[in-house]
Amino acid sequence: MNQSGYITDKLSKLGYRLTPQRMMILSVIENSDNHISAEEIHTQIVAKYPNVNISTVYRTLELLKRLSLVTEINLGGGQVRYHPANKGHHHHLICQECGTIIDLDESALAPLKDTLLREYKFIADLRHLAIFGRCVNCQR
Amino acid sequence: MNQSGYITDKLSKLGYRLTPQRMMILSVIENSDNHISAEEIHTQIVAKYPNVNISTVYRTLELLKRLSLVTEINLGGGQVRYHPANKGHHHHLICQECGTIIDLDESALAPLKDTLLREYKFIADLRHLAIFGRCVNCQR
DNA sequence: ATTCTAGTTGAAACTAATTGCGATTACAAA
DNA sequence: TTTGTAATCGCAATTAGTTTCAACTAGAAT
Ligand SMILES: [Mn+2]
Ligand SMILES: [Mn+2]
Ligand SMILES: [Zn+2]
Ligand SMILES: [Zn+2]
Repeated sequence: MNQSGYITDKLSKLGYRLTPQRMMILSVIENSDNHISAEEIHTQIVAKYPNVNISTVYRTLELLKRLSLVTEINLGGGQVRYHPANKGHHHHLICQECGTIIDLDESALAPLKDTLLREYKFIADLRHLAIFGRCVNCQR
Repeated sequence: MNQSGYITDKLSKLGYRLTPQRMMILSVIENSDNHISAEEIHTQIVAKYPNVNISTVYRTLELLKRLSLVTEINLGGGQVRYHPANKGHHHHLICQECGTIIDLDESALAPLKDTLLREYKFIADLRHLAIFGRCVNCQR
C-alpha cells in the first residue's frame, strides 16, 4: 500500500497521516492527465475499495488545496475540478456559447498580478483561472 | 402592484411576463445597496408574501443574468451574491486570511481584456470579478 | 509487541442551487 | 369581457459540497 510520490512525500514531511484513503486519492490525482472531479476520483477508488466515503475525498481535496498541492477550477460544468499543482500553472478561456476551452499560459496574467501588487499591495492568487466569454467563432 | 424601474421596463420590452413575483424580486434587488443573496431576497419577500417560492427567486436571477441585467459574484461566503448591472462595473480583491474586501475599478482589468482580445480573439466577460489573495496586512 | 491519543474517517444531516412536472396565470386575440 | 395558451410558478426530488459527531487508527512512545 505504501506508494510514493511528490504529494505523498510532502504530506508525510508536514506531519499528516498517510491513510490508505489519502494514498488512493493522491494516486488517482497524480495519475490523471486532465482536470478531475471529486466524484470521478471517488468512482475510481470505489471500484477497488467500495467502503471509501466521498466526504473523505472532499476533505482530502480541501487539505491539498490549503497546502497548495492541488489547484481547483470551475469550468462551468456544475462541478469543481482539480489539478496537481506541480504539473505547471496555466489558465483557461471558456466560450459560453460553444464550450470551447482555450489554454492560456500563466504569463498572460502576470501584468495584472504586478499591477495589483504595485497599486494595492495585494498578492493575488492567480494560479488556475477560468475566464468566461466568447471565442472568435461565436461573436455576432 | 405595477411598480416601474429600469430592469422592469427592460423585461417588459423584451416580451417577458411581469408577474408579481418578478416585480417583487426586481424591487428588492434595485433597492439593495450592496451585494445581495438569493436567500436574502427571498426572506425580504416572504415577510409580506409568504407563498413565494425560493426557486422562483433563483430562476429570476438566472434570467436577469442571461440578459446582463444583474452581475453575480462569489465572495467566498458560501452563497453567490448579486448586483444590478447598471450600478456600475467593478471588481473585488478578497483577502483569504482576514476577509478584507478591497474594491477595484473596472479599468484595472482593461489591459488583460485587451490582451485576450488581441492574442486570442476572445471577448472576456470581466464585469464583476472576485480575486482572492493576501492583503498588505496579512503577508508574512 | 502493546498502549495511547490526536488526527482521520464513515455516516447521516444539512446547505445552496438546479431540475422535472403538473397547476396556475399574464396577456394577446377574439 | 371572455377565452386560449405558452410562460411561469410552487412543490418535491435531486445534485454538489459541507458539517457534525461518534468510532476508528496511524504512528509515536513505551
Ligand atoms: Mn487546467
Ligand atoms: Mn460588487
Ligand atoms: Zn465559442
Ligand atoms: Zn488580510
